[in-house]
Amino acid sequence: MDDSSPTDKPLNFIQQVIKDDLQSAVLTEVVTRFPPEPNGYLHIGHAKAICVNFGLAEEFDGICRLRFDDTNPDKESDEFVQAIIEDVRWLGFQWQGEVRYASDYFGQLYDWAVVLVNVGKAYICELTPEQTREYRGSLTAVGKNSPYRDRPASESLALLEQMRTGAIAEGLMTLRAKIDMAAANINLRDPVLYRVKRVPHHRTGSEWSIYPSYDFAHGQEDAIEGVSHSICTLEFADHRPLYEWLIDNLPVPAKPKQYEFGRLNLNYTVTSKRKLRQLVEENIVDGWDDPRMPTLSGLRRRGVSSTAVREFCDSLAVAKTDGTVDMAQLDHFIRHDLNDNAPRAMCVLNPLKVTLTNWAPGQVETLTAACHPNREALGNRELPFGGTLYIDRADFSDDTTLSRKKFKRLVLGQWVRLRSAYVIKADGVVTDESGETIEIIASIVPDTVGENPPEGIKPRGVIHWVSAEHSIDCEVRLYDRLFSEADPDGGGKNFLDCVNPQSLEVLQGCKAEQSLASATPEDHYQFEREGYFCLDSHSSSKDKPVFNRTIGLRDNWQQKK
RNA sequence: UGGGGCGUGGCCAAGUGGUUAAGGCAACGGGUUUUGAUCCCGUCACUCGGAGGUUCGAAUCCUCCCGCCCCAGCCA
Repeated sequence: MDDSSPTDKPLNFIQQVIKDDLQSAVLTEVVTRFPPEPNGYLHIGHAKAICVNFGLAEEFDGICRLRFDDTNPDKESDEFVQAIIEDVRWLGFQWQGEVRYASDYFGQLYDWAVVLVNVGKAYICELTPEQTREYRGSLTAVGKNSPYRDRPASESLALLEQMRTGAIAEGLMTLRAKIDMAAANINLRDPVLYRVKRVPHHRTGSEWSIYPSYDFAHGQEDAIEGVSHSICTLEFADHRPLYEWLIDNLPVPAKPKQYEFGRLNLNYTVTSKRKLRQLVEENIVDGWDDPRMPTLSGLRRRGVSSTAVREFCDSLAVAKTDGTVDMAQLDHFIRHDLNDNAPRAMCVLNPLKVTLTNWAPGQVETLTAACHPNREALGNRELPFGGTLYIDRADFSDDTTLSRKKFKRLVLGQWVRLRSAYVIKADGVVTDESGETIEIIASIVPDTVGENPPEGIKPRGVIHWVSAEHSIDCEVRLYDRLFSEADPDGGGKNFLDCVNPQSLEVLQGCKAEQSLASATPEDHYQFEREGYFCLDSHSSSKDKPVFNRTIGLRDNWQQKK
């Protein structure tokens, strides 16, 4: 927390503020909060906010709460609340105390609204929504006062009470702060504090007919909870003066301060709840947790670990610039964690039969393979080896002119190493009527398991395989980026027009090694030479496993021309 | 044309007047390798949006200019 810490990373501007506050004894405890609105699922951008808020609390020995900003029942639901709670847990964060809700404070907020009316700093306005907009003025023109601005407090109070009890229809009245209709900051032009919404709320039911606006709720909630540093994204910077005005004009128990940082943008995807919801509602994806979605539930279903998400977030800057991070940076952390921790296995995506002519019929040899090339602790697995195998179609060629450098796989008449097993030679092929290779006739080189082949036999490379008799059939889903454009909604484009038509490729009849039969959706595997995979949590069944490709292996071998 | 915020290599980003402008991602060379993976080594900004100015000395201070983002919901 101070210079004695081993952290060599420079402090970001918020850490600096906190450090200064602590040193000058402005505060004794750091209290932060993650305040999502339960109107959708959390996405990778929220992960950054979560990591920032929980991270700061942890770093400075403070606390961080989880609080739902549920002030708009039109868009919110318990389904979203539950999904968000699960996502925060999955990321590995534990909030202080019970989950909080803005709706816990509706009573207090209402009392404070009454206070404001009583001191002449709020009034009931009966302008229609259209009139309200007109009266507000524009970016360059000042607004003008509402004709209701100076009505007696007693009158506003009576009306507010009627609004609360449901006697007023939606759109007829609002409670507005009396600030300054000529303010350069539009948020200060008598902002709406309460509006009528005669819809049931997912927590308070039909108890309320009015709901506080974001501005009237957020800062006061922070104050009630003793939040010391209220961290939000850049677009709220314009609201800060209003946040402070309310805190200063209300008998709140604390004076939290708001700080804004740049939200995370990622290329080749969208991080806006509105757009994500559209993808879901228009069935462009398979739901909020479709593996192509940048939602936390989508990433999780795809097989991305929470560690990867956290490390990615920690690699991001907390600053006031709003840039767009390259998806490759997320990919890096996904691979980094999986490479370290995912057990290896083999799965043939596009099977091509291989018949061994010098293998005794019916004979099965059980080979052993390490689950990880450089982590013995992950143990070994058994690999049955029989006379009929499958290798990937892409790993065989009958073009003998291919250079060894260009094609490090099996070529007709030549040798290749089967990973963790024998070296084999392709002696011939069987083709169908159309001339396509449907089977390879091959032979093993004896005594080559874990041993180099005799002089003169030079395998071109190492390929993965599976024993036909012992493999299990499975479906494999290969995912690609959801959008084919780096900036799907830039330059006046409609992001829906940029959806990548090849973002999902489904492979049937894939052959996985036996050990994969016991996979669960929580397990992550590396299918050697292919990438990282996990069992799909929705579509898999005992007799038909479905694997999602989390991400492919890095592929550096650009063909040279 | 009002207000707020921001501009450092392809991307993200340290840097808050003083030797050769951190680091990560990407890219590109090379080494190791029974995964074309991992790992390892190396290369990659005479320059900090632009132009002036202050100073012995500036990405860091001043002036003007240019560009980008956000704000006119009874959304958050």
